[in-house]
Amino acid sequence: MPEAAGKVDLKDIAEYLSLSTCTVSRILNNRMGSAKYKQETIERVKKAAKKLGYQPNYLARSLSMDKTMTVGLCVADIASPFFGRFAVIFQQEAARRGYSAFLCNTNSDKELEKRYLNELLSRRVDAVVVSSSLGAEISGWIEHARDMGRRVILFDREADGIAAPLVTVDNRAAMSKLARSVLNSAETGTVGVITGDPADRSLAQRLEGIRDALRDANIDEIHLVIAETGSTSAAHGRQSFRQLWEHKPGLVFSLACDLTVGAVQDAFSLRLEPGSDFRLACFDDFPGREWLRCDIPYVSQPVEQMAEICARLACQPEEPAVEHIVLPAGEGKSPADS
Amino acid sequence: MPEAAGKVDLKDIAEYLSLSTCTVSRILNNRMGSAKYKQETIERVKKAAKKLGYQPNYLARSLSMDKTMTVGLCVADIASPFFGRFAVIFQQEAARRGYSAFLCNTNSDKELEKRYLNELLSRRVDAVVVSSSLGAEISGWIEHARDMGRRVILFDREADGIAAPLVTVDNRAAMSKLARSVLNSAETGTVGVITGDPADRSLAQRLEGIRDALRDANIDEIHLVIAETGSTSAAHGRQSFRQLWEHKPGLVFSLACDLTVGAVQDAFSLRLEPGSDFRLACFDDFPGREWLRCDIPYVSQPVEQMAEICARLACQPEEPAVEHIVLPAGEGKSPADS
DNA sequence: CTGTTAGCGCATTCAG
DNA sequence: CTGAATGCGCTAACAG
Repeated sequence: MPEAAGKVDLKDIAEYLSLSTCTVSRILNNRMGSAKYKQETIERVKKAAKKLGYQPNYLARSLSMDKTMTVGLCVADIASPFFGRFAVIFQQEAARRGYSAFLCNTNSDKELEKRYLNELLSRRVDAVVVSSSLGAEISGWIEHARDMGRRVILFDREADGIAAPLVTVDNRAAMSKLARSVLNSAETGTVGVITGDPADRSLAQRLEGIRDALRDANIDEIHLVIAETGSTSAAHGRQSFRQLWEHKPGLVFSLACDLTVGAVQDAFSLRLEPGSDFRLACFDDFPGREWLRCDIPYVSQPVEQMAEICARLACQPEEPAVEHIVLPAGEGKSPADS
Repeated sequence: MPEAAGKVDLKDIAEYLSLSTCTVSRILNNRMGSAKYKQETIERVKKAAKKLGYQPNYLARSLSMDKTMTVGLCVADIASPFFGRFAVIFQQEAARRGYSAFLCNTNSDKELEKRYLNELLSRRVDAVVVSSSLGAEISGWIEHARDMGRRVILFDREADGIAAPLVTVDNRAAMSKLARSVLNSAETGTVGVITGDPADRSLAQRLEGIRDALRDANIDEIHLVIAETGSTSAAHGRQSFRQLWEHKPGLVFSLACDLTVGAVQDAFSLRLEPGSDFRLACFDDFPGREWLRCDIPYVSQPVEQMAEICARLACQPEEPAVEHIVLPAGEGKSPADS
């Protein structure tokens, strides 16, 4: 039990033992060159620290070491399934390495993202892991961050010409594969696609994947209807579906989780049901998929793996190599594999 | 654009202008006593700061002010819908007030939670907001935190005899109301309840609410079957439903979101469907509820409001009053109100 | 094996 | 109206 809780610092415990703060610091951090300090001193110090209820002040430590053992996690919306699961694993893996994580929700707002990014630098995080909506615009900031000796890791959203490691899934290949298998299974009529901001390279890649499949199936793109505006929100998914439905598509691709949710919601409100009234295939799993009346084929992302990799890159001392790490996505269809 | 990016501190800009760091500091923080400094100096300083790309070092500032403008958010699982939405609003509201938030996922593990809590103190967060699984056990730590001058706000999970503000919904009343309306609507046969750790006071309150309703409906508790073990995970929900189904309940109450998801999953895998094979009512909304074939009555929590209140209490300078803030929960039934 | 000294970058008394 | 000096708590050269 702490005695003078909350107000004990290194000096206190040093004076208490008639030692120097230096000694205490080194012992408490196991940072003594090589087999120095007698065992007895070590014991005494540790005991005293516990007894006095010493809690190191990470601020002071960070200031003097220029190392905070913190990372910033910047995502569009932590409440979305993908980022939620990502965050859990990421935070866990970071913690395993002694790191704490700041959370920022950008809501895909560019200005807000910039503010958060700089805020994180001011807080001297050692690294920031970001699913950025800035695209190539982020280059300048990355350089800045590197000048400050901070690591930057991008994930989820693709971007070109970026001087930072980038962790994504193989959006195009995965979507193409999914589309191919779906297109093969029957004649389809009009094909609808629900996507978000066309400037989002990840979404663009997914769309390309679909185009690849259409080409291979010798389907004219004239049968392709694309609803692409704004964000990847459920609201936009609803709106897009509504818009798409005017073309009575036999097959609908949704390119992001929230879009899918919105699309299904709107379909239901039109008394339509995926599987019977139209076929649905989508990128990423979505909540409640398991209890739709039919199986919805989807591209399943290796979220946990992404999060682990990002945590590793962010929490290792060395500057991570600038490379695009492309993870293979899986295919999901049958319910309840969670 | 930053010139010597990342390496400019107060002293740099002070020397650059032949001023003292003190002057610069005061101007940049708008902390000049009362109408001091000529307008010109002020302009010069601000201009120079921008030009040199000055980024304040929050660590140093925090160290000297004993105020970090950070808060810790400690929840069981950020990937759950409730905490996810909570976190979004909380982080947003905190940011509005200049605060950054550390995220910790305890996974309802008591030891882990304790570790995180202390870690947060070491990082000198100004406040921590926690949905604690420690129950009354947390008292000691709260005292410790207060000794260190840190604010503590509890939410979501009830606990007695706690010297900190507590923000919850009226678990018992809400659940009782829901149960009453459901029990009235037909004769029910066996009533099943899926809950988690019996030591969780919030869950206990919800269960009490059901008991209240049974009593009012003159239903003997002999018809009540309770599945209560372990956590509130989907896995446990599945297992509990399986177990419950042996009693062929006509009505099932699920007391937490993830439990509900698990229960529905298991029902489906048994080729049972809520609405036709048994009635389901639950605490909290759950993902995909909208496309079940029947409406599921549920208690809807005022998440956003909770988050706002917590953010306000955490980010205000004054020590928040020790009080139990009980928010009324709503009732949901019809789909798509998001 | 242990202690002295000097910062880390900023805010803040006090003097001018 | 402005600056010099001090300290926040800790780490890390450099001595002994």
